[in-house]
Amino acid sequence: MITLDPQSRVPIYRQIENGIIGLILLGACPEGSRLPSVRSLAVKLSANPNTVQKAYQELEGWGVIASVGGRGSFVRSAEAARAVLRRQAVQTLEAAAREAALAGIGREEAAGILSRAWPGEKEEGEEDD
Amino acid sequence: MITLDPQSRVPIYRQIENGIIGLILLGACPEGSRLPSVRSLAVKLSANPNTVQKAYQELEGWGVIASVGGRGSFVRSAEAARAVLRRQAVQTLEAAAREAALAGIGREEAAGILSRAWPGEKEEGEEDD
Amino acid sequence: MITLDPQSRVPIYRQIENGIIGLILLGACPEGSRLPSVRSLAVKLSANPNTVQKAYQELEGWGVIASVGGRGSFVRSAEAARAVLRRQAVQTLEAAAREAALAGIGREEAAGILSRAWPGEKEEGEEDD
Amino acid sequence: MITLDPQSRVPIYRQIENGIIGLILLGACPEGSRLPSVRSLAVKLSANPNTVQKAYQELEGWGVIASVGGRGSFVRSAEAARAVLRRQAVQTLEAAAREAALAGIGREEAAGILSRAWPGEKEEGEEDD
DNA sequence: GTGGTCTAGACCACA
DNA sequence: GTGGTCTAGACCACA
Repeated sequence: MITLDPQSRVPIYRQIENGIIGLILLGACPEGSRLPSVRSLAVKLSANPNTVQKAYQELEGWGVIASVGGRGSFVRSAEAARAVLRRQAVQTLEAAAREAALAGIGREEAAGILSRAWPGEKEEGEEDD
Repeated sequence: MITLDPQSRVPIYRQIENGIIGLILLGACPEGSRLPSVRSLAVKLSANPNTVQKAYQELEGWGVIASVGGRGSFVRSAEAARAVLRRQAVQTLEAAAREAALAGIGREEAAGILSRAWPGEKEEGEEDD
Repeated sequence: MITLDPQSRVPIYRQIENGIIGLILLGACPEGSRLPSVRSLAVKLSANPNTVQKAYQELEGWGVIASVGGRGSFVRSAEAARAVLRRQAVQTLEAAAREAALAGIGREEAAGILSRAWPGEKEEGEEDD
Repeated sequence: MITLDPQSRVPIYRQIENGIIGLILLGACPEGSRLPSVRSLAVKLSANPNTVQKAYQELEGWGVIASVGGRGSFVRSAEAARAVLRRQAVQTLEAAAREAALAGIGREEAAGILSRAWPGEKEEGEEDD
């Protein structure tokens, strides 16, 4: 279900976090459901248990999952998962705005670049669902 | 002239690059003018010479400056400087668009976030905090 | 009779202990009455026999129940049950006081937090969410 | 400055976190000041660098400090440090209230126990500064 | 088996 | 040197 790219600049533990958040948002892991154990997921992903553990602990710190020693890890809040993704994306957008302004790009032009880069959509006459 | 923020997430070498590009675009370092030596700039910025060296090498790779062995480094192209800044900013905007879309942010909303984060200017109805 | 919450931070063996003490204090298990065997309770609760065993052993160590080799476990003292619960709660309150003081919370404020967190009852002006 | 108790049930990384928060709140580490490096603190405390790293990363996740690769870790917000301590203490108080109520302790009595356990104060006629 | 903690040691980008 | 990532492997409480 989760695929890792060992070449990526994105740390493995972060890829695992994103993968789990994605599964939660897709509804594949409803609230209250049990996640694979740290060790079993580590085996499945060919990663070290410590790396999976780090991902689980960050997700727990964000309120996305809850881990209970001896029993397992459970999905706690899909809303928290959504909020985590959103917060990161908003920060990226804000940083992009500052960088674009410094580069002499105008606000209108930046909006155009953003719009054209939007995945899965056309530049003009586009329709969104 | 260039100020570094040691607590910023932006690598020092990138801050130096941006600082030099900024001076070029401001006209403070016209094409053909000589840049400070790696060592003297390192001293002036309280930075590591290796770090300054890395910045100069990247700038040279981008065609912004030219280093002439034994004689120093010179501003080569203000146009290249402008292009570098712009290219980086466009890439950042495109990456931000992809991340925002993945996070479930709508295109309209993303444009709003971008606009509100724009430094310096205000749209009607905006307030600075 | 006893319900376990696998997602709770409270260890299962402690939940079992509290459950049995609760039944004793409610009069559902009078002194001298026989408790279910470790194995049958484990089956009933879908718990590990080792976990039930640990709960029984702690309760025995506290004088709440008595295990007679080969014949089963019996409620020994409702008074001991009451004392155990009370002692644990008092220790928790004392630890909470120390932690709150260290965190710079005033004694009055701590009393207010305690009171507001009190389950079930309301003081005037309180609202439940 | 920070002393560890290897026997304690409190994890070493948490002891380090608490120690640093304590130093910040005491004013020994003002905002913007640089903390000892992960490695140097590990040597000073006879702990593993990974353990110190974990403490630093949790503190960063809470907004208490900011770490920048190659440059060091800096105190970011004394207010965040205060909030972390406070949040933990409030949660402990709330859990204590629930446990006391279950144990049949009355709200008034619990307040008395809390007050008597308050460190450095007397039971009656006490004065606070 | 399950999460959690800790040590040891390697490697990386950046300074 | 400085933070950050990752693996390997040990040990613990709890189930």
